[in-house]
Amino acid sequence: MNRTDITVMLVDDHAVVREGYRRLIEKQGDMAVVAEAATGAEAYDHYKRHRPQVTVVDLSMPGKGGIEILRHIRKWDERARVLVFTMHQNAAFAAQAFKAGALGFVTKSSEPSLLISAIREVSHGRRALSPDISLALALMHIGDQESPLENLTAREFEIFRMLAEARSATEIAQILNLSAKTVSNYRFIIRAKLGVDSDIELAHLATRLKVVDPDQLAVTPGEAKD
Amino acid sequence: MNRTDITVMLVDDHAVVREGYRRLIEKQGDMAVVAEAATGAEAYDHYKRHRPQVTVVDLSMPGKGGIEILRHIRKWDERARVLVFTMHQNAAFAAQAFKAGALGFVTKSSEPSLLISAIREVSHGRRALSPDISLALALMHIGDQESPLENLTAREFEIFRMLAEARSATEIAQILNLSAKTVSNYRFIIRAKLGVDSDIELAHLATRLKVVDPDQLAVTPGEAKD
DNA sequence: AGCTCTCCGGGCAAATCGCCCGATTTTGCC
DNA sequence: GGCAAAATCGGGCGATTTGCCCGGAGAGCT
Repeated sequence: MNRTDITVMLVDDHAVVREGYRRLIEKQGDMAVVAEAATGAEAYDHYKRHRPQVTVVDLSMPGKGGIEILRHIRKWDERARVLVFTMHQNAAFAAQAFKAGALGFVTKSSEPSLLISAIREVSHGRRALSPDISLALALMHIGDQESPLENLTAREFEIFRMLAEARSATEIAQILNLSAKTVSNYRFIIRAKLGVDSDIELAHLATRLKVVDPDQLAVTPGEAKD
Repeated sequence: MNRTDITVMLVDDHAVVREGYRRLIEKQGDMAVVAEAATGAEAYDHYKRHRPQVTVVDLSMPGKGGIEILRHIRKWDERARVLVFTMHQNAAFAAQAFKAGALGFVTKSSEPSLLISAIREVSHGRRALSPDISLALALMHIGDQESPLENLTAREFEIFRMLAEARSATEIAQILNLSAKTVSNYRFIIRAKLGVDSDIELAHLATRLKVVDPDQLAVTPGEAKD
């Protein structure tokens, strides 16, 4: 590794996926993957140890989502340059990621070269985002009907997503190190902001907004009692 | 109207839709639409007055769903011959409709001629169902993974559907003339049978099983407070 | 400095939940 | 018809959660 290389850390729970990115990135010659992490805790740890110039994080991480990791890292080093790289082709996610301090947002369906150039941009402290998302973001702002998700703060959005994934308030409280009461209160505010007044409506809304995908949710089939 | 005509009642909340069926049916020469109803109460009323040989009812009625209407009518006249005619291309709905006493189940995407022949079958007390559904039903029984909905009783299924539509327990209790407590208890049993333990999971499961469609649900956009 | 917004959680009555139970009716089946 | 099983309905009751209020600490802006 050259000392002028751009140092990168990869955060994604799938080892195979990380391996793919690593190869792609290291093929560039002027970039080096100095750390990989599969969990939020690992990511935080490795970040402190290696201080990569760019951190590439998958949004849909198990446990605390990518946003929480991003937030956590930036709390420790507010100059951290984080590039969110995710399969969510959703503008709302991008908006929230930026609110939480991301510098870049690239979807996994983009050209590999786009990830590379995005990393380069981010390493210089410049913003980067894939065209599909920039389009959607623009439409979201210009468009007549803005998604109600916009009024959610980053924190609220996180909790909204976890709620939509059918995590209990207590569970969320543990993951985020909050009191159960706080999560409850967030839920109240979120419902108010989104204009729903039951968990079920919340779930459906989340589905409509593509914040969660019911088909993707942990299923454990055959659990039914009779 | 010939006295040998098959008498039919149409139950659907859309007048235009009813009108279409009426024309189709009366073109046959040996069938007569003797009543139309747009609500459950109307349907019950008219049934008692006209005693049609065949009652064609849309499953997705506002308020109490088609299944409840079907159940109500058959409680008064258990020999009532009811043909469920709906847009739900879902085998689970068919299974539940049959459990509740339907004689026929035809999807709206079928050929018009199929509705006619189904009415004829049902008027003779024979079962009828559209091929797409019979296939799905067969697959459901043979297939490896049976839908957990099968263990639900008709009543449970109704309530499940209403819950999935984000109706509150109290609301459902009013619609079905039950105590709120009973609905609560049903919810408990439904959750147990479906193997979920939160409203949100229930909502997602309902979406997966196509019992509800999040996009279709009453939206009232712009309700969000800020 | 001043002000707004976010984030976090306590308080507290009221509502709901989770899970038990028993009482009628229906249903299925022989 | 007759009997067992299942379905329908709802009471009870303690444990938990909700709904909505409030206040305080810190970030960020101007």
